[in-house]
Amino acid sequence: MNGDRTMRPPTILDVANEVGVSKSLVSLVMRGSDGVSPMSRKAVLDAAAKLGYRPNAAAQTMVRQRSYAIGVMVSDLHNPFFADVIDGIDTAVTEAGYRAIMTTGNRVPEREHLAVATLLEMRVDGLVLASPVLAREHVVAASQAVPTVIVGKATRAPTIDSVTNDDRRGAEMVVDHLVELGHRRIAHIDGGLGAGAKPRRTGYIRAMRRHRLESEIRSVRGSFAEDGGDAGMRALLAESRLPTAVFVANDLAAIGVLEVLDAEELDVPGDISVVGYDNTALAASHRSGLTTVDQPRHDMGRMAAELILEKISTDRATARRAVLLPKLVARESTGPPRS
Amino acid sequence: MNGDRTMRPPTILDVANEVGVSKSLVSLVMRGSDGVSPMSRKAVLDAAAKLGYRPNAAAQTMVRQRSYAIGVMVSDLHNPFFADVIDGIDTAVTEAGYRAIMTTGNRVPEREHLAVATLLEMRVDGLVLASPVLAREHVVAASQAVPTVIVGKATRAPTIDSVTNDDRRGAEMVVDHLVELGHRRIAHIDGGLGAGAKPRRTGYIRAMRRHRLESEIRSVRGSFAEDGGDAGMRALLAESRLPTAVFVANDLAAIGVLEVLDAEELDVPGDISVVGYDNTALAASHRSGLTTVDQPRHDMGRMAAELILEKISTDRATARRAVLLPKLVARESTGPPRS
DNA sequence: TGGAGCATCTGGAACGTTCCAACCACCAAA
DNA sequence: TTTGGTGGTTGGAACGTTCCAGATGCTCCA
Repeated sequence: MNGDRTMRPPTILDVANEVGVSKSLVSLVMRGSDGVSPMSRKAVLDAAAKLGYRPNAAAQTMVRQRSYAIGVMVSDLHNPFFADVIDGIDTAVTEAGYRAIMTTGNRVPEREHLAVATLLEMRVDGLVLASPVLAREHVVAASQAVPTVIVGKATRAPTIDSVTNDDRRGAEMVVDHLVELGHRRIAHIDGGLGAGAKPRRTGYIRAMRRHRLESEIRSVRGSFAEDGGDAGMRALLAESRLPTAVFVANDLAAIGVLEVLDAEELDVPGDISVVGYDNTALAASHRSGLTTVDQPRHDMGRMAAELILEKISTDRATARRAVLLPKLVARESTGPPRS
Repeated sequence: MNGDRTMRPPTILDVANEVGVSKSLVSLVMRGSDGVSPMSRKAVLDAAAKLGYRPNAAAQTMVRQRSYAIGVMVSDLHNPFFADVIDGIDTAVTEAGYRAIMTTGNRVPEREHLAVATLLEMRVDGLVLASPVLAREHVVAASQAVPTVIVGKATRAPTIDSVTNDDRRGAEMVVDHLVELGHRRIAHIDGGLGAGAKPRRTGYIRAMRRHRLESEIRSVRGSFAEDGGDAGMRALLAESRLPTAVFVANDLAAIGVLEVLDAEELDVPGDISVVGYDNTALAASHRSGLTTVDQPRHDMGRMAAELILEKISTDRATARRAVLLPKLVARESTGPPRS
């Protein structure tokens, strides 16, 4: 144990001198090579522990020409969505003998750029971008330096892998669920220009058609925020015929819808069923009990890690797009319509 | 731009050869030294851009004997509390010319240990631990290698700085607020063994005494989870005299309380006022409209960064404890008692 | 005309590892 | 007794920077 911080951390050479062997032997031991006698191994390990030796990753990165680190740039830590994604990445990466290090840009393009640059300068072996808002050119530039995958957001760039959930299928599941309960007048409040809003809307429309309910299709403009749901619901309430069920673009907006219905003294799901998307903690809370669609967040993270690791080891040139299937989570906000 | 990933990233030497100058000059330019002629500067910068040169942080760390990186170990990304804290850290650290890199341990001591080790091996210049659940000895060991600060959790270790909010004062503010509204029968549902539970309880008791309400003190056992609030509220309901207000250990537990009151058809705040702690998104949501106590999360992060940076540059030996003042946020879950 | 002084640039050592070729004992087989 | 392995160990080069002491060439003044 080295209590005095003014002195430099011990190096492999300090350990070697302590034991009276060469630095090479210490290196061999630290890396767990098996061409070492048990005696030397123990002596080296003891000395290393005594001195508080820690390998210097910077030096290792230099000489090995790789860091065994995967960089993760998280655009927004406030979004609980990423917590599970990161957990999936971290788990998979660790299993493969790599380590994950993260930076964040807080949804500010300039800061995200810096966050990615930091990772690149540290010479990470792979890069995961979690829903970047970063300028496209910078993403492409990064992907030229190191294998890169985007998770949670689709991309058109030909060199970049991506992992997303199947928003369209998720939306179809919602409609199927509602139809099964007996609903026909099912409206949609969309997510405006948000990521994933369009495919969710498309899925809604397709499923309605499939169920021969094209005449009941009713889609109004909303957003991914609480007031988007609020505004959308008010628009629907202003119409002559009320829907018996509403599929809202995401959970947060769905909460906005619930509030409006609360204020209007409409019962959920008695008068109207409500469905969100994303299965956030908000939806899971007993108070909301919101039926929603669960993105396989952990698996998405794991998949991102696997794509990166595979790209590192095989040097695959073509991009891969993983699209994972979401899952409907039925709760108390949906039920059969009053007949 | 270097499109082919099979070749190594360009080094300072490649840039030097391209221009026909020495590596030293390139180094000077990259670091923005002013003893360089404008002509050389431009030539070097152009060549660097053309080749897609990025400084190698590992090499820099080696020779400079410092990384200009601050490591942040986040115990739990699921807790939205940390998003703001990290943002504060990131902002302050960036302003000072450092970069923040993060790892996470997902509340698993073993993984947190690894997360800290990763940072230490990367030779970060300072370490921030966000509510670690890590074994104490490992924290102490880390603090011997590098300046360390714990944020969001108190510590007794003499070498370690910490940043917390003043839980006791926060609790007192809650009682003051309720008393001001006219309440006297104010109960408390505590956070069990959770971090910060004890000082919140103490603050409640002290404030009650200060208001000459010692006879009204009523504190029951709960936890920091939804069912803790649930159980605590049921215990209170089982008693003969209902309180007119309840101060719950945190927001999540307070949501549990709201649910029970909902189920019992008791009006909030008409029949009973409810207060939480932490000002999470849950509390802010219109549906809950929960009066709560806001920890200055961003400032806590900033303070943590400042403590670290100061410790790095001054090599201060003694520990510092920063205790920041929280703020009461009054919402719709509190009001005057029915008289 | 000869420096002094200045602006600009340069070569080499150092940082802490890994990896490779080589070395050393020692033993078994010829 | 030599030869050939084999298990264990070693020294030196290399990785991409920074930093330092010095070199170079110019201008300006005595």
